[in-house]
Amino acid sequence: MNTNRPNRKPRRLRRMMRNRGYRMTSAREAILDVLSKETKHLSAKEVYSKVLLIEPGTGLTTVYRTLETLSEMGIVNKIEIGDKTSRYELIREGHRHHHHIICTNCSKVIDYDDFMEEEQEMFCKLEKELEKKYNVDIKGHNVQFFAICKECRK
Amino acid sequence: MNTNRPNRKPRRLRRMMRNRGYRMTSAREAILDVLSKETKHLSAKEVYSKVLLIEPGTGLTTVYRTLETLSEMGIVNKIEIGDKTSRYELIREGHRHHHHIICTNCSKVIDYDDFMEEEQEMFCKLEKELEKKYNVDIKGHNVQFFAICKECRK
DNA sequence: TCTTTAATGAAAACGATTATCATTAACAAA
DNA sequence: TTTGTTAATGATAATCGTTTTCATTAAAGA
Repeated sequence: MNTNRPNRKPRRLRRMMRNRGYRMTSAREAILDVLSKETKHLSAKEVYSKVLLIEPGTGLTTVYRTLETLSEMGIVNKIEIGDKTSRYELIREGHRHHHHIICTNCSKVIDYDDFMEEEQEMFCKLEKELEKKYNVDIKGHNVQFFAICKECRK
Repeated sequence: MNTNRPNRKPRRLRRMMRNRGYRMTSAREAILDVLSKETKHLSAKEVYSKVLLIEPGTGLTTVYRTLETLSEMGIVNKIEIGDKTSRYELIREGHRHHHHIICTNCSKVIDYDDFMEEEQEMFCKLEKELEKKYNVDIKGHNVQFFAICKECRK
């Protein structure tokens, strides 16, 4: 284990939910715990099966609903990698803007935030030009690289 | 109508299929006709309903299968815009590498191939660096801008 | 024309997600 | 602490895009 606070509960997140008028339930607590211990991007089903270990009896429906809520709250990042299954990752403190490398073999997602300055600069310029040329209002972008990951290359 | 050959059948595509050992059926002909007359990115259902006007009795299954085949053959481009519904566009002669602007309101997709030189240069460099750093084998990338389109802004 | 088998279409199956709805449990107020 | 309100839950069914199954049909080479 690499972290110095392995079992620390995500108090900040609970506070955040309460402050915005959401109730803190055991299901939500379990979901936040799962997400805060996880570094990978999980599908709803994957979150669900990990949640069951903490809080048996939790429904898959609740997991979907909670992930959606967390996503709307900006606590969780919901991504699509092209296999019709959404993945979710917790947005952590100090979370930097990043893009994704997706393994087309095992569906693993690697976050990277290297070289973002240059990328951002280019996208910023590009967005302005595209907005002008196509008369659109650009709200965001999505960049993903499709690759074979280290493990799958073996 | 803007083109000088409005009703020209896509002979080139048919030839391509035959040469690769595929049979030319009336369903496939209709699907190719629909795609070659269309400039938008269509969902399977949209292709299907247009195909029915040309070749009634065609099954939705066949449309899915054919689009998949065409996609594998490199005749059609299959894209995901995040709504869990695949869209398909014909890859035309002189078809340039391009990226997409997606209207988050009406799901319309705009192709753009402006500024691709600069983009490509950056991605090329970036891919090399990411491959080295993350020990992956990058096969391709996906860039999409989320926006509100001209019509939806009104 | 005949024969082979790829391609088809109807129907069922599938997998992710969402809607329905009666029940439960947060939590603010007393 | 108890209580009342209602947000949240979970079982179930529904939905939607897509795929599988399988008996039938029709390309196209012989």
